Amino acid sequence: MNMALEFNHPQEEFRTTQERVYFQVRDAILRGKFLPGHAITIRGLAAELDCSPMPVREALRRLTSERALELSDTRRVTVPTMTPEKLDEICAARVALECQAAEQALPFVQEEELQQLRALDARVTAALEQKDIEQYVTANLDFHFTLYRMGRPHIILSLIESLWLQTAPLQHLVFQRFGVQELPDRHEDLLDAIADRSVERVRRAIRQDIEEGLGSISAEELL
Amino acid sequence: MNMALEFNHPQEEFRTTQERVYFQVRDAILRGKFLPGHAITIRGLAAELDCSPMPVREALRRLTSERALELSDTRRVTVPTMTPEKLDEICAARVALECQAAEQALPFVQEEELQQLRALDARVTAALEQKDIEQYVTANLDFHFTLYRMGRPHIILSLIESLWLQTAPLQHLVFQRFGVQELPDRHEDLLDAIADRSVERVRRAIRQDIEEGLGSISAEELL
DNA sequence: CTACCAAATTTGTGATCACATTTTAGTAGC
DNA sequence: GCTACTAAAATGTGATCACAAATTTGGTAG
Repeated sequence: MNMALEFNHPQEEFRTTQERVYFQVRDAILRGKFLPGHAITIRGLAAELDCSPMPVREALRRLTSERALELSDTRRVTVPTMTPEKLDEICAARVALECQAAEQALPFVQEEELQQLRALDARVTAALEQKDIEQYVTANLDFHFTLYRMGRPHIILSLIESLWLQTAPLQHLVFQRFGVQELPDRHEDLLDAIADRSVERVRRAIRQDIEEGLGSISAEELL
Repeated sequence: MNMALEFNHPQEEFRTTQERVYFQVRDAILRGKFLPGHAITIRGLAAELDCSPMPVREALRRLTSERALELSDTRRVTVPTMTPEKLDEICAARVALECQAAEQALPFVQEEELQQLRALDARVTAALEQKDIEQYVTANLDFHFTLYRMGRPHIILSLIESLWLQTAPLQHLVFQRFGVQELPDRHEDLLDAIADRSVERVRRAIRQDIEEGLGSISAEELL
């Protein structure tokens, strides 16, 4: 687990240690460095991140409140395990919120933004062809959040981020076991719909992207 | 501010002090005991709640992460002020999520549940007639969350709770200044739609309830 | 009476400590 | 070889302390 918390945001500046720890652990979760069910200790993280337990406590509390981590009944912090019910709910919530975020972004997408999105989608497609899991996850995340951010959302975006965090551990587990080659790529549909400025088609494309993506996970395995 | 944190959950048991503080402050926000813009100090709360600053720090961090409180650029914790953009986003997110929650609850609503909802709505109507702000807020909250909880949601419910927390301070401010008599009551439509088992009408009623409720606020005043 | 500045106080952050509870190891018994 | 029990180590929670940064205060100059 030593390498798990290496930081990919080079030279990024944080106002407090707690903030640094928060983003470091968050990043590690998104990149699938933690397995579902794995227990995290405050002192262990503190030693790894070279700080006192105090900032770690607050960072973990924050991640727990976002449901990125879970508090066991013995007060131990763990990486949440997934259930079919939770996955269904996350799927429904993602559809509801990401459709809204995409719709909100639509008026801001000009030719320049559209090209930026096409470039990001090319990275996703390339990663899929090369079966590069790490690259796929990063590129897919960049693609979606770049689109959503164009509508300058604040509240909705943080809700969506919380939902992505919750599926990350399971998603990586499935990818590592079954690879990414069978994943559908609905981004083409989405880009066309955006170019057409069709709210209805955008919503449908997003819904399909999410439901097929999470559906393939729940079909493969649920522990 | 002394009386603000009196606790209405009698004898409720909490596993940790931090948890107690969290719910106490959360409750105070929902009941409108904090004004937008008001600054909160860790030591002040700790003294009021008779504990060390430590549990307060974690509780405030948690509430900040839920956007119920805000971190100023000087690291001070404040009650968030509302902007038209934020209100629009909250409104859109609430429509998206609460429609989903209501739809998810629909299959669970039998005759017994429907009567329970009617009883809760009667309390809302009574509070409106008596212009009892405190009662109205509590009853309205009970009505909505009782409905949503019938679908046994976990993730979606906590997202909705976060959104309600964010509008609570402004809502109370407006109520105290303008009263609650002019508020629309769309619960009748909603109850009829539920009884008819019409997903489409349920969604429409919820959307109207939210948009009219928050719309009346933004129309009245936004500081 | 107002604007400004420096001293004094207050505040948030991070570290360390104490303690009760939980987890882990090791051993004895079957 | 496996389970039940106990002792040791590790863990989360809450309290206290130190310190730098921010806020408030008090007094002075205009």
